[in-house]
Amino acid sequence: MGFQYGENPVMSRQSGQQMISLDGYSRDQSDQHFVATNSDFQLPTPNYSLTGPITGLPQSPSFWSNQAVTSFNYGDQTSNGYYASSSTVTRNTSSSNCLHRNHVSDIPRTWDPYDPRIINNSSMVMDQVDSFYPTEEDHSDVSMSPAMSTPELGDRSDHQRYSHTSLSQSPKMEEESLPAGELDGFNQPTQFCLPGKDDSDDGGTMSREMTAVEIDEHAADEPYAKLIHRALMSVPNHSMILQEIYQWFRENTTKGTPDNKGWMNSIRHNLSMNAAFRKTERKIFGDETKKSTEWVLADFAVRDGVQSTTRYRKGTGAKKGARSNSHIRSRQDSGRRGGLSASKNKFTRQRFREQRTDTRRALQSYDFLQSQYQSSATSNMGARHNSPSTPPSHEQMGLASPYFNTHMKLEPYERPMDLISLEDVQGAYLNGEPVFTDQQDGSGYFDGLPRY
DNA sequence: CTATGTAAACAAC
DNA sequence: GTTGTTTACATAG
Repeated sequence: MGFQYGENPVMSRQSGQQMISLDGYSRDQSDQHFVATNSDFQLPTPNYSLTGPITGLPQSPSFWSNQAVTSFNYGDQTSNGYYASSSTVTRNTSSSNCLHRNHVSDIPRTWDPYDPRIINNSSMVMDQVDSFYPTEEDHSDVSMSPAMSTPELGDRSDHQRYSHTSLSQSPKMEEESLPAGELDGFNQPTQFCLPGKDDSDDGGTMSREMTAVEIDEHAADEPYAKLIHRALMSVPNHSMILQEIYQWFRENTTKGTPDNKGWMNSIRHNLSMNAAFRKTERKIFGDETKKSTEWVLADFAVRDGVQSTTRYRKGTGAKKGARSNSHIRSRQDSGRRGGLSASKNKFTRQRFREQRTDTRRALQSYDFLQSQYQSSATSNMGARHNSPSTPPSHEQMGLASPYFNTHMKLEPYERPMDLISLEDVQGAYLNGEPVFTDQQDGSGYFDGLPRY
């Protein structure tokens, strides 16, 4: 693995190979840059490129290729209306209008060393276009929704600085000429044909069916889960700390008003409840004493979008009109359970980190998820959705949340090609317990904690 | 009924 | 005070 923190920038170049990037324009691979830096690193101008070799998934580029396909589409709707989409501010932005950043010292983003996209060996390249920092003109151009020009916010948040980063599919993909959307069996979106760029290859003739304003208005009204997904998709590693998510909402949605704090509560609620959002704790490079908690999109969410947070709620909740005098008491109970669970999860994570090098990779295996799906489906009691993209619950992912609906209808995933086989992780034990099991009594879970 | 938003309790920091 | 987890409840469709 050639990618390390703190390395000096190295150009990755294989001449003559065209790539497809998030902005939809092919470019020579010599343009492909990948920013990874410690806090003191000074990028040269004008090319502050820092490149891997960035590694990705060894066999299937579906993850990345979907990036390329979906990045400008808000039409990637799943059966229940969720999108696999990307930033609201990256499109229609000419790189010529953008300032070059001379340094990235304030880039807090970290790259999960356990992310299979990184630890696996392949020719994936992350693309850093040279339009890293939009100018005011450019900014005004893309700030079309009222919420995006919230006056109290004079500063740009990180997502805007990153808004011109993109991911590229590998040259290998190109050679294989695989339509990205057909790789994993998921339907690809109907493209909204966002505005073309005048200096693009098609001469700016790309058609459009929906104005950016319309999309922004539409997007600003989306449910929290979608918006959070959109926020996380707008940054290269799909990772934000909570405050960044707040800031994104302030700037990109109508929900982030200063009047009340309820929307923050809702964001936290969705982050906790939806398996598309995973919490990671990482040390800040250069200062091992500091830790940042970041929310990162699960792989399936990057690829397929988010599902309704409702789907992760327990099915046995109070029914409408079931209010009683005891609801305050029960709420206190729920709060206690919430707190205890938070505590347990913290403990679990601490244990987990100690031995996660292999097992974490295995956790992200869809084979693992699929096996859990199938076994869980045997006890499935509820009739829910038939979406092929039903995400795993935390419980199915081996995490410790007791919250997630155990009655979800579960369908096996279409097995992507890029994932570790179950055979690869059989025999894995954690603290003397098998990591992978069909048992439903919790004995096979990482935490060994009881399920509710 | 589901999807969604919201309030709130609580624990941990 | 912030963050994260969880339940309860209201409302729209």
